[in-house]
Amino acid sequence: MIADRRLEILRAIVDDYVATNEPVGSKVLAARHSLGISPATIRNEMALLEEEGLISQPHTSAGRIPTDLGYRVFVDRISTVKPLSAPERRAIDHFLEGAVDLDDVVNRTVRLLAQVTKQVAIVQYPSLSKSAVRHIEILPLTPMRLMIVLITDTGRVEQRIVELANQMNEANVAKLRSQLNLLCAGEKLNLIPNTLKSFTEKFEPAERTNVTSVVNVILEMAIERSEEKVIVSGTANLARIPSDFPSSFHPILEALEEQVVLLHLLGETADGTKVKIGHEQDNTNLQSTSIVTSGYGPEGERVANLGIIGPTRMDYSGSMSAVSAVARYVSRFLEEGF
Amino acid sequence: MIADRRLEILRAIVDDYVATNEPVGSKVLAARHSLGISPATIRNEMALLEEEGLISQPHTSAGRIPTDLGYRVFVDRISTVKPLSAPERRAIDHFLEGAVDLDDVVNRTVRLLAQVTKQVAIVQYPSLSKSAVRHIEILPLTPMRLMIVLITDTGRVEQRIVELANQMNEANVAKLRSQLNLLCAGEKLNLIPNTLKSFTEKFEPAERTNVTSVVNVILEMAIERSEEKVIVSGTANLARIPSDFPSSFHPILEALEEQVVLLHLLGETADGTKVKIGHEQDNTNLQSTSIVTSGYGPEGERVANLGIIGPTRMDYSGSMSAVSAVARYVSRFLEEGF
DNA sequence: ATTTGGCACTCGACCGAGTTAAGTGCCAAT
DNA sequence: ATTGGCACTTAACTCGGTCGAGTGCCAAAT
Repeated sequence: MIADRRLEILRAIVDDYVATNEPVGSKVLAARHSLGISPATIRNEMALLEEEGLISQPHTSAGRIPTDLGYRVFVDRISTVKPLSAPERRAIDHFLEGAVDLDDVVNRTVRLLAQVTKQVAIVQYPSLSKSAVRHIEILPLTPMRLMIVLITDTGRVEQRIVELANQMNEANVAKLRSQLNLLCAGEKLNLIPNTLKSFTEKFEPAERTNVTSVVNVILEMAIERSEEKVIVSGTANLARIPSDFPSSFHPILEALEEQVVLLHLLGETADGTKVKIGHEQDNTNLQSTSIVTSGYGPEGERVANLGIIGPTRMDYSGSMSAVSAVARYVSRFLEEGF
Repeated sequence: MIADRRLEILRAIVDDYVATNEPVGSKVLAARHSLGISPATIRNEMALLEEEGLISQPHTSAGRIPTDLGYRVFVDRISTVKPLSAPERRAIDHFLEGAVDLDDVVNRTVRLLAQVTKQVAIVQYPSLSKSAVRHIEILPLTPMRLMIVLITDTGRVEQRIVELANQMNEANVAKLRSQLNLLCAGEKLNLIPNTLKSFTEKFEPAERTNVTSVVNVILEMAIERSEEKVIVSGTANLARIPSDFPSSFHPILEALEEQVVLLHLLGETADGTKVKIGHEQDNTNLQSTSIVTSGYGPEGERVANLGIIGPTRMDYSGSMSAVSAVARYVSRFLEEGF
């Protein structure tokens, strides 16, 4: 079938362009990739590919480069899973050995991902709203001051200090603690507001002010602050090949510093590895980049995303393999607990 | 006195060069700054400044630019404290309002600093080893698993999970908790190993295995992990003016991702605002940059550093004012508690 | 009906010469 | 000591010309 050969040529163009960062012409294409076909024929096919909008020429007398759409077709229909190299494999298999807490896990992950893919890596902390309460701890610091610690089943720990209106003794603190835990333990965080709706009503008016303060803080931690957290590593990789971003990459660095932008980039948490290419993504600062993401977390209910971002001219096969391998490994690790 | 006039010229050169990013010649110098002096005289003085190594010319027919040494003299002898602008003042006076925990404080600080100075900001977390234990909490997660939470007087919270060899009931946990707190509360972290040296000996052999595990984890948190933590913001500012770093800034971005490098940059924690200019600092990747730092924390015992890093060609007066104002404000805030 | 070699054409990249303008250093005059 | 004048240096810019990679198209070959 004819389309097959055309796709084969597209693949060759993408491969070559990714490797050399230079527009690729019909002659070198015929030379480097042994398709049994002459430059002239390739030229004809290229004209068609260009009509379809998959490739374009920077100027009349230059070779072709893939368009965003071209990469899209490449990713969807052509690219094969590139097996990871042995050292990569090995790195991924061991990078979490001896991790001590969630911070540690996330940090190691983002660094590994940046190192393996040679791109900028982004990892989202397991989203608060999808995880469940493991334990709520209340520590009296002074008689008028409590520290509230919220521990989730994904290992995330949040703490907050609350000032009381009236003194509160140890016994009352203990009572409050056990009651709160009875109600909340195992509960998903986004359901907590509901769970605690009428909690304060059970208390004597005398105690109620204090209890309300505490509950409010817990609600804050559960909802308001379910603002997700994201960390980034490997920004230096952006500048590795200056020609990747001919127009200064100030805007890109800027975008990478905005949590909101990053969260939007990572998108909805879901299974599988996804790719967003150039203009498919609406942040104007990032339209010269592509993003490869994957959800991670326990099987069936992914709690967060991770991924990489690089120039549209990137090694999609390699990046996708790496991202999905790392996601798989982290998921397994989180499931087993520390 | 003659030296005075020469310094005045140096100041003019620095000011102009910082503003325009172009080598400055005798003519424009005479025109822009109204020193009552002719270009020819300026040329003579410039020849002397060059002999002293304070300025240099990129090539024979170009104007002069300050050398690292020139900036040094400028900072030490010439620059005056530049008062902050009203909006800057206002931003600094309010940026910590409503901060909820240490993370929040540090994050807001680093962002503010980056925004005010238009440079890359670096903030070190209050160093663990210099802070003291406020409370140690032990939570049983399961009968065989405890979570240890260490809270310091700087508001930092570290948690770690420990697996036990034998079961441990609530009562024993409570006993262990109160004994540990009795010993450790108020103790500086670096003294903890000493404090706990013979702690385990008081326990029955039956309990000792578990207690030892717990103590080991606490020691780990106190020492081994007194690895300092640093966060960075505003890297995008590096790329704001591309010509600031003519040779790619890949190496700079790389250096900024290394915690070790950053810690080394910030240097010893001490009072006052310090400046390191270009080659005065030994990391070869960063010799085209200058660093302005200041200690912060309670009066008399600074617990950490913060600062900014930018091109040697930076507004030293402004940066120094901003850095020290922010340091002062954060110190006050930490002292008052949240 | 494809494929291919040949060929005229396009256009950026590269090169070298010439010009310009900014800036210097030095010297003689003030 | 300061200054104006002047010859000199040199990067930056401009230009015309050449080169080469690459294309599109057409006529011949399979």
